[in-house]
Amino acid sequence: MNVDAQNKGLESPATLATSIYERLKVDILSARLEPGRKLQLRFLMEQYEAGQTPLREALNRLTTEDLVIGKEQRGFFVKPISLEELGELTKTRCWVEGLALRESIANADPAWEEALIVAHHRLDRAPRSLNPERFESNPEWERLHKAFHAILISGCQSRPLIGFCEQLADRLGRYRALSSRKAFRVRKVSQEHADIVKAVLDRDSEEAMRLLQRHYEQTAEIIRADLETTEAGDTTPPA
Amino acid sequence: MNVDAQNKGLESPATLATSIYERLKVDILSARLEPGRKLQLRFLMEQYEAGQTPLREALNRLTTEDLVIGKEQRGFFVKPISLEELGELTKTRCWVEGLALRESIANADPAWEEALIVAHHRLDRAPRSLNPERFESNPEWERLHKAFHAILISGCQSRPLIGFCEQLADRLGRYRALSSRKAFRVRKVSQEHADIVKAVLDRDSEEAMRLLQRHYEQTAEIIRADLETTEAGDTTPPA
DNA sequence: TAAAGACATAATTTATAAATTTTGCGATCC
DNA sequence: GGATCGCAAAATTTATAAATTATGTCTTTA
Repeated sequence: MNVDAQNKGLESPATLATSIYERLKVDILSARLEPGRKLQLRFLMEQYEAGQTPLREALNRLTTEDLVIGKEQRGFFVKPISLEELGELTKTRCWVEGLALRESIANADPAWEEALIVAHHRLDRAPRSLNPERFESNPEWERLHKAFHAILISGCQSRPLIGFCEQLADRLGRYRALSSRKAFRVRKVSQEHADIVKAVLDRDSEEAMRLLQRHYEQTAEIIRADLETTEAGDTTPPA
Repeated sequence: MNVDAQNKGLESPATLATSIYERLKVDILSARLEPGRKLQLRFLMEQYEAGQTPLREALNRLTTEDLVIGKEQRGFFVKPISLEELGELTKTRCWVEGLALRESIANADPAWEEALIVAHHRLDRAPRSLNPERFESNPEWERLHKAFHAILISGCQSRPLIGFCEQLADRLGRYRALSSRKAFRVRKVSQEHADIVKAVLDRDSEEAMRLLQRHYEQTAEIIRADLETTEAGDTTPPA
């Protein structure tokens, strides 16, 4: 049921609060905890089998990351989604990752290029969907996809910027997880990744940036369409 | 400016944890709590007159912002400073604020221009130092300075980016607070601000970005020199 | 001198208490 | 008759206090 057994097994000097923080984060980003949902301590206590102090600490950390909204004296809520935020996140990601990619290319060395090629290769081999008929999210592909994009910007030599990009990727990942994306087959994501790698190896910063940004914009477009049809796409409470 | 201000507008029933969070943040950014210092609960409890639960929550929030380092099972520490971090923060700020400024100018409307002029005017009138002989930090000037730079990028239409810039400004502010900057007189900061405003009103994005970035780099250069002479400039613990 | 055990210190978690907000019911006023 | 305001009960969040667990150090012993 829960993951505690694995943690206790090996290499985990982590505190309970940290462990819960990570589990909560995963559950929010995967939308298992729906956007807008109220996070009541009692519910969380039995769900995560913990006291309120570690839970409270985890929630406070997530608040700073804008994944949880803490209304004073009124408890915590999963950050709602909105088309507006989707747009802002996408736009911002295009800007800053474009920046970071340009720097990475400027600082490129063989080790980085090789790491990129390996990451791309692994991603290319992994199946996009667990089920070839209808889409079924493949956690392994998601992991490799995230790693691929992380490596692209890993050479920018700015930890603050890398951290910010990670945060944007996480927050956007929630929208991706939410989208049922029936259109997953029509798009050739794999080709887009290959094109980016090619541009990088050609040291063509401008082209690489352009391709990366279009990659993100197209993803957002699909999610947006999906969200607009299936449901409200806006979980902001009326208050 | 930030969300707290809005809350205070219509009477915020702020929780103790939030209040302590803000006080702790101020004390860390102003370097009243020195970089690298160990933050023991017992000390904080009597210093801030609070229980450990709200303190713990405040510390956990600050951890996510990288102002406090939480070593698992070993307590909390004020984030150490280092010349390396100073460099990374400055570089990153130049990049992202350059970006944000370019967008702000692209979206410029009369209201924004007027707000900028007002902010600049106020900053220009405030004395840089409380004491005309030797430097003595003027909180009012610091506040207006922060507001001026915030307005510059306020039109970029990306709340995530604005938030990130704020964080970078905060973290760099600590280095400024730490620097004794005896050289405050030799530099004509006021002129630099005026030049930036002029470029903005001329709609000269490239020039405005260049000036803003040089503004930050020069500031960093002074701080770096100051830190290298006065003390170690690196509070990273040996462990 | 090195290792092992016990003591002391400090952090983490659970449990209890206090304060605040929400909810439901009833009375009064329009 | 319908609606609004106010008071009281319930639920939930926040804060304090107690207990548990872990870590570091010092002493003792081999």
